[in-house]
Amino acid sequence: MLNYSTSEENYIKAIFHLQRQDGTVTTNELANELKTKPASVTDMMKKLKVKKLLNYQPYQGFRLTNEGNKVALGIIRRHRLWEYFLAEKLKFSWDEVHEVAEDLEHVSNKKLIDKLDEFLGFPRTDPHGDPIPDANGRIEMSKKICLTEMELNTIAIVSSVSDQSSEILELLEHKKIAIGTKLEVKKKFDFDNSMEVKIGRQPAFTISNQLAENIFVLSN
Amino acid sequence: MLNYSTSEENYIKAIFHLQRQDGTVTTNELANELKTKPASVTDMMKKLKVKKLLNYQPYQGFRLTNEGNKVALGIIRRHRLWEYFLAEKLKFSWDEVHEVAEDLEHVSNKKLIDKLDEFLGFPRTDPHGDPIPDANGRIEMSKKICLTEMELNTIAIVSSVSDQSSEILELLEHKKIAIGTKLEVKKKFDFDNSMEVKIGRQPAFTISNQLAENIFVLSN
DNA sequence: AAATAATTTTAGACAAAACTAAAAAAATAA
DNA sequence: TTATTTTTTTAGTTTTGTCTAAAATTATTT
Ligand SMILES: [Mn+2]
Ligand SMILES: [Mn+2]
Ligand SMILES: [Mn+2]
Ligand SMILES: [Mn+2]
Repeated sequence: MLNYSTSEENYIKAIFHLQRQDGTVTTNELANELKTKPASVTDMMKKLKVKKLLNYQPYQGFRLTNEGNKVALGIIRRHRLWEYFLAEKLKFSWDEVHEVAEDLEHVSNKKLIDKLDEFLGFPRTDPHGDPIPDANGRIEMSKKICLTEMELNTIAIVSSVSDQSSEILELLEHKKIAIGTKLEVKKKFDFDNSMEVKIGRQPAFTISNQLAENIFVLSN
Repeated sequence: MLNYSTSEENYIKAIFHLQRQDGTVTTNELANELKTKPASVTDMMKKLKVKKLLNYQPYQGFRLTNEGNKVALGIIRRHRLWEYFLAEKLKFSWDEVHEVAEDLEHVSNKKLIDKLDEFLGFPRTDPHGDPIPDANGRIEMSKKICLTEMELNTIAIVSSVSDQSSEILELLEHKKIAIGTKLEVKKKFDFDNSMEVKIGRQPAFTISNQLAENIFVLSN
């Protein structure tokens, strides 16, 4: 596996995440995600195409090639292992780990990452509940759904949270919701799309639609 | 404290180490140390002078300012803490840690480093025996001397090793010499400058001049 | 279908960090 | 004290990654 610059890696990772949602990624989307300008994106897309990491025809949007996806999974593996390390070993809080991991992920020494993985006990998910690819780039693609799509009176486990701000963390901590919490949706209100949920035998409480949209669960 | 590029940091750290030995550092010396060209060094010296990290007049050599020294100690703190982490927690061997720390040292997040320090139990020295600056940039400047300068029949503790190759590591392991080992020089031979040393009550054994020159001890 | 708007690409410029080759200054030898 | 050698700096390029402004293409309205 070749080595890529910090800038190239940031583009590759962003494309990987965006194409999960959209299939093919557009110039403006990516520029917006990376807080850069469309012209810069086009420049980089040409470079990544030459390196065979990207399928790209002018004006047609882009997708990573198989090789590009492999590279992306390597970066995501590093990012999430460092996030786990920061939260678990250095006692960083949930909303602080992403920013630091954004830098650490670019130190790409295979032995370092594999030994870190071992030291951490081969964790399966990062502090936000997202799965960590293994040393071969394999990742558990669990069919997680948004809390808003859950059927009434079924129990599901909170698996991840898409917003990673300190504001959502404050709210989740107050409501005692964390990765792994078992939730049951008791009611949905059409007026504001709020819902009432229960944790175990405790009394039901209300969750706003904004919050529910950022909570993802594993239904079985 | 401002932020500096990876390249700037590598120059700052190299100047710091070279001026420890020489007082003032020359263009060729630094180019040689960083495996770059003299012209590149001159360019960077101008930049560091503008940033007030360096005292530099054309053709006169250079020294770090107080501010420059502070920045250097920050980089060295990061480098040595990561080296300790790699050796102690990830079980890297002695000769592998430097290369990896060379990259990790440039992730400069104060909170990350201070929490890492705490997680590691505030280690005093890195795996090569070199002192780790504290959060305020203070460093223990122990008056260590080279093994070749030790008086006969006095005992001293091995405090650091200047060469960090796997070859010297192999030899030191074979001779059971490590950081902290108590050594007593019994004889010196003028012919080849080799010496006979003892560890505790074990029989004396021979050390070549090349090896002795790379071993530093703390004499009391 | 033509006009208008939005998106994307190109062209040209710039800053950082490196290099080579030539000029300038300092150190050393004759 | 000249002449020669060594060291250092300057001048001019190159590569990477960014930007603005203008042109080209595609999408949306009227
Ligand atoms: Mn990043
Ligand atoms: Mn995460
Ligand atoms: Mn470095
Ligand atoms: Mn060291």
